[in-house]
Amino acid sequence: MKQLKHVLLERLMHYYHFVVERQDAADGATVTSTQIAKLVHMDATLVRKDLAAIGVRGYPHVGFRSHEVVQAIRDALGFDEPHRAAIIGAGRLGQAIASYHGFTPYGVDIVALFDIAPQKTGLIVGRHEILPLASLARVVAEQNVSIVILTVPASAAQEVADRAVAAGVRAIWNFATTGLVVPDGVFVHHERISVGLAELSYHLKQDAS
Amino acid sequence: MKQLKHVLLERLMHYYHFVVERQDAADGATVTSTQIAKLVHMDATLVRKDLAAIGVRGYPHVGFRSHEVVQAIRDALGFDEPHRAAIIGAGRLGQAIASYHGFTPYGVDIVALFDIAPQKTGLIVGRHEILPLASLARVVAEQNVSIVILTVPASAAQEVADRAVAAGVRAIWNFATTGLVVPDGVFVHHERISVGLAELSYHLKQDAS
DNA sequence: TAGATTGTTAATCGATTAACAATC
DNA sequence: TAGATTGTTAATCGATTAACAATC
Repeated sequence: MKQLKHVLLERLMHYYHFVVERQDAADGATVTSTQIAKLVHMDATLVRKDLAAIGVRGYPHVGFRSHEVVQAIRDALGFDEPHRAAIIGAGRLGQAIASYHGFTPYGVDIVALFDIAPQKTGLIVGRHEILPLASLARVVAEQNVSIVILTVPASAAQEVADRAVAAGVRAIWNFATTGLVVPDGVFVHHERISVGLAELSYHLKQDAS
Repeated sequence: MKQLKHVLLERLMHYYHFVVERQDAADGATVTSTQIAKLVHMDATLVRKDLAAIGVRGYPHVGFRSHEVVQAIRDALGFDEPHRAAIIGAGRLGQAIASYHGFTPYGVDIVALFDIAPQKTGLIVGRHEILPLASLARVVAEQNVSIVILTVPASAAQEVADRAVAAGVRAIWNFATTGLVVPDGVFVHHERISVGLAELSYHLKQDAS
């Protein structure tokens, strides 16, 4: 399958949530492209194109089988191939994420939480004990960690990312407010929280005028 | 000015961070469209088009004055028109946001933190005391709150959003994992954290194959 | 069956890129 | 000045939408 675009991934996730939510228990439950389109405020043709792109076939006069849509999206996005993740930075955000149980349905399992501050070592957060950053390489190797969730201050982000990459991590979820430079083959998803703020600010401004 | 598109806002924020970071103290500091483009991995023409769209003029042979770029983006996005925000839901995520000081440069000031649980009332989080949800309408009115940051469980999100809208809030930053229905004129930005997860998962899958 | 819905081709639309004159 | 850079027009590219035959 050819590389899926960022915007397509975004739309697929949107469809996914909608279909999962309304999926009746019955295996035969169906959903039409029009129903999906209405919720997502798009054209039904685009929904059909997107679903065709990941190999879901619909049934004329009926629509799409909900469980087929759900499974095709899970396959396309790799949710059924489990990955282990470690959080680096046990500040409030790191702790919030460590305590959050919502990643499991997407195949991501948080197995460790690190912080550089010695006084935090050993503290328990949710199901995790805070580990010293010095043990990062060992834990990544032992537990086969492929994702690092970076919740450290911007000033430390690049250095910590370098260590994670050296340890063999292949993807970084970057919550720090700074860009990262990483070698080819390592994927970075930069969570730009300020973009959300910008949207709010902009729309309030529009309202006013 | 015509309505700016979501993707343009996103690109503008990207430029903004880059220019702010490299902005030398000198007021005369300049930056070329090529320099911005290289960082953002785009075509320089698009950068020029985007900047032209918000009214920044460059100087041939020189580039763009950094402070003009920064100010034009701030103006376009409304960062210099301050807004007051309240957080609803003093769980870990709500507390993490309440303790975060990074919103001020974008004109957003967090003035209150609410939770429905009586046993949380009165606790101090950062600079904020947790208030009972019953006082929402009063505080929104008194403090002129225009933004609500929603960090409650999905099951409570719609009901809380309704109360916020009734109280006169005009924008909602939704961190709950469920869609919201709101009247026209109220803007919702849904922070879909799982999209980030999906991207990571998808790219790890690509790597593997 | 008739009507509803898909899948696909063609048409449209908009966004990005290329080309290049204008400028300093 | 010569070379670098912008701003803008035209060309390209890709994504979305419209149209409609095929299907159940």
